[in-house]
Amino acid sequence: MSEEQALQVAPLLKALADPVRLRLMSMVLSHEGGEACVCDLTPAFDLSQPTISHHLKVLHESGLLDREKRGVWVYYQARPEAMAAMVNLFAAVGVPTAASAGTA
Amino acid sequence: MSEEQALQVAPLLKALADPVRLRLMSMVLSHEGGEACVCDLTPAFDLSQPTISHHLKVLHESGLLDREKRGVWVYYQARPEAMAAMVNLFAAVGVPTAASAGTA
DNA sequence: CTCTCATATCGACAGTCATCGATATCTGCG
DNA sequence: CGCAGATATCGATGACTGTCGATATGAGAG
Repeated sequence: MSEEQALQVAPLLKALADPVRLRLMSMVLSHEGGEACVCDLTPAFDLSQPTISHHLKVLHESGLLDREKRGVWVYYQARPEAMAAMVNLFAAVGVPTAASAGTA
Repeated sequence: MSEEQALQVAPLLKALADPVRLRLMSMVLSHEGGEACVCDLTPAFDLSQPTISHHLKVLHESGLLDREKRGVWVYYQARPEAMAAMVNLFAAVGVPTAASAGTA
C-alpha cells in the first residue's frame, strides 16, 4: 500500500482503536434502525457525559458516524462509505474480506 | 460487542493505527515468501533505524508479526491468528467480511 | 580476539489523548 | 420570558506516543 493510502486510512483506524469507541460503533450498528440516541449510549458506560460526547465527536469527525439532531435528542448512525474504506484497506493489506473474496 | 471483546481487540487496532506500521504490515505481507528482513524495510522510510525497530516491536508485541533471527538478519512475518482476530472483530461490529459473508 | 555490521534498547523530548468538572448552547414546556 | 433537560464545548491534567541520538548486543569475517 502507498504512503498516501496509509496516511488516509490510519486516522480511521485510530478513531476505532479505543475500547469505548469500538463499543459505541458496535452499539450504533446493532441498535434498532441502525441509529442510536446519545441518551441510549451514555448510560452504558462508567464515564462522564462529556467523555462520551468527546468519543462520539471523534467518530463523527473521522467520518465513521453521521450526526442528526431531532428535537432535544441527537442520533448517530454509521456511514457505510467509511466502513467500505476500512474493508478496502484490509484488502490492500492482505486480509481476506467479502470485497476481496469475490475478486481473488 | 462486549466490553471484554473491545478491550481485547482495541490494542490490535491501535498497533495498526499508524501510517508507518500500516505500511510495514503491508510490505511484510506482500513481500516474497510472506516475510521481510528489517534491512529490506528500513530503507523504505525517511525514519531512523531505531524508529523502524520500535514500530516493528509494537507490531510484534501486539501479536501481528512474528520475529525470527537468521544469522545477523531478523525476519518478520504476519501472524494469521492475529489477522483472523481482526476480521472477527469487524464481523462483530457489523462490517461485511469473508468470514461473515458465508454465515450471513 | 577484534573489527564491522545489523538490530535492539535506553533516555529524552515534544506532541497527542482520555478523562474530568464547569459551563455554554439549544430545545421544548408552561 | 424563564426553567429544565439533553448535548456540546472549554480548560486542565496525567498518561501515552513517535521520534531522535547514543549506546548496547550479538553474529560473522579476518
